Amino acid sequence: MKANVTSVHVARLAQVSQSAVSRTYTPGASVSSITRARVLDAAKKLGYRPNAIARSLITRRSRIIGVVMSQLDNQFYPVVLEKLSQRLRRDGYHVLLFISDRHDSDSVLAEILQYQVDGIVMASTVLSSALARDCARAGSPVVLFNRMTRFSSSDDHPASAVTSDNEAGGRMVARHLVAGGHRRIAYIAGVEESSTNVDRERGFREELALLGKRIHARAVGHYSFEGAQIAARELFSNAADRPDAVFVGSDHMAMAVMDVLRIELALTVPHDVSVVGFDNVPQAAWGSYQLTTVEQPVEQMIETTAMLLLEQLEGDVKPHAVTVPCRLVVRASTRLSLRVEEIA
Amino acid sequence: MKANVTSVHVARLAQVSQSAVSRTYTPGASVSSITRARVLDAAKKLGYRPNAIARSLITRRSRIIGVVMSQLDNQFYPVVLEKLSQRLRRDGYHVLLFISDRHDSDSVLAEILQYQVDGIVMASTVLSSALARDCARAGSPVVLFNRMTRFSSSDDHPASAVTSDNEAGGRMVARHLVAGGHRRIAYIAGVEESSTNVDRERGFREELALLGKRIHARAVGHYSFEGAQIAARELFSNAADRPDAVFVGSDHMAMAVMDVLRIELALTVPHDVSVVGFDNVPQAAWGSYQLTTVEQPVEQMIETTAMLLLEQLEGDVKPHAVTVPCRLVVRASTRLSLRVEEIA
DNA sequence: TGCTATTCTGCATACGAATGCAAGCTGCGG
DNA sequence: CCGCAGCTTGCATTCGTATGCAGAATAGCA
Repeated sequence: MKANVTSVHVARLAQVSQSAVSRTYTPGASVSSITRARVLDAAKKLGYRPNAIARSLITRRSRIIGVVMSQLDNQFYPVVLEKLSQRLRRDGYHVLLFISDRHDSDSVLAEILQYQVDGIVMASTVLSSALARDCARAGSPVVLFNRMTRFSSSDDHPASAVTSDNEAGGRMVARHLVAGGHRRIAYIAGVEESSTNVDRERGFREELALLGKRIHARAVGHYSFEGAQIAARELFSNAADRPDAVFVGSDHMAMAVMDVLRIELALTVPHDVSVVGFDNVPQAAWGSYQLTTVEQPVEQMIETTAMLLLEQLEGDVKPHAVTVPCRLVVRASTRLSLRVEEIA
Repeated sequence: MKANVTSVHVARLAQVSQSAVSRTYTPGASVSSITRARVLDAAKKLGYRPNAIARSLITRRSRIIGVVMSQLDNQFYPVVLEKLSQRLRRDGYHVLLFISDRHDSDSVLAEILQYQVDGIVMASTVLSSALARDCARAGSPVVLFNRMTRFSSSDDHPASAVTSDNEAGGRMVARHLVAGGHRRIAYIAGVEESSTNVDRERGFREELALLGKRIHARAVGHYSFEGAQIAARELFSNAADRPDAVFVGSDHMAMAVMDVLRIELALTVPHDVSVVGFDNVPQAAWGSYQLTTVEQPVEQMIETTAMLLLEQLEGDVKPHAVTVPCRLVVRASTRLSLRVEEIA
């Protein structure tokens, strides 16, 4: 095998002290250009690379961010992961990835903390808040992505949070559907207790109320593809009292719903039923769906996440929550005005 | 802030030596049950967690696997990432994620090696082989996932590789399309130089030849959605000489192609054109696409990847390449026999 | 040229846990 | 009651790098 080449080996070859080698790789350290050149030369000859592990041990900073996710099948999250990784890399941080589900979140916590991550991003609507709280208590800054804590009202915020304005998003959908002349408006929820679902549904419900309407039917899809299929069948099984519009808690679910409506139930979107999603994942724009949806500004959310994380790493900034605005993207899955037969 | 609690603190509280604390957390080490109990008790009181960084430094094993990916927008890869992460976790390893593209692969190499990863999985068809070679040379076992080295013929394999039998997959598609009575069969390539594309195309071409056919038209989609759209427009723009079947190098591209065919060109799949993909991503089964495709056995490929990696970590096993069989999944995007008008 | 101010350099130590070694302890057989 | 074997235990050292400190070298200036 190959014995690892260390700063001592480089120092020996370059005829300088180990300190000099270290300083060469420490931006801002005091090294003469001639020493630096000799070190770099020797390092190249030996193929030396500073050992980030050893460095972390003494600097007490690993430059690793733990990222916890749980639903990579929902296209929203891979996109987030990709962009987040690239954004953090710009500041010299790397991503240690933890895939979690509700069952193993405790062990995830234990593992993540052992690795001395400098910070944690929890990007999943379905992870327990307790996990986030424990991490925060353990001393690592935590940023919740697309998720609020349930105890955000308490004075000491244990974690920062970045969300889009889910409630406003729900309101937009309500106005859009009512403006389109829909009468029987249904809602398919994600995970009931999740903050995203709660906020979206509240905004939707309240705005409908302002407009003199209410949710005509409701089912729960748990943010999963299969769950949404079942929910759609449930809502649309009774042909007599079928909704003429449905707001679905995520694009991922909305596409499942559209497939059920069109393939299984032979309904036309948007002629028979209008469908609205949430997230604006790349696929929502695809020709087969052309899904009207509420766009979560991923870039901005990620930039915010990075800022929150970095500022907590640098100074002693208190964690806080940030909400960024979202935007209705109207495509072909919703009709914009009354149907002909309804005008008559 | 909170000063980190170390094994020394625990030792002090438990009235034992630091060694005893360490041994408590080292499976198989010699500690009496009474000592262990006192250590665990003290540890719980203090909220102690072993520092994985410090441990890595002395054991020279980080229990971290570097995973390099580059196309998370292609649904195949998030699925791989999720399963790979969970599989490695079963053996106590974690995933340090690197998102890369062709432009920054060199810096990725440098960074990944600094973290003293125990092994590397390169899961992307578009990453340079040089990167893989350099990692291998640096002493970390490398497993290429869904990708062969270009120099696999040389005697000393620098890296292991796991692929499905892409060539056989291409052959299956050829037989399937010919059996369906297609006359003008087109091919949309992924990244031209990638091993997956080369193998799939070779198998496809050769089997067509055996059946007395040849590729009627060809375009390149670079494994991207937009690239595939362009390729589709190019191949199908001439209505007079339009293909009646197209084999697309990945499902991700195939869905783009189907959208172009149906929405932009008002063609019917499979009546006017049959479409076949490769990978069998979850979306391929969705109602809107029902894509006939070649399934890559992800579970098996990941299991193999993990095995290859772990066996190289344990002993001094030579790297080698493994190919797993794939399987044609016939859905509604291909017609199975001659069209009525052609029978006449 | 001489004296101070500044930059450079090496020494020694620290980070937190793992482990070889030798000493201490226990228990067992004789 | 002694001796030996087998567990436990603590001591001391190690992993590879960063950094405070003090001394060396250099630069700056008159």
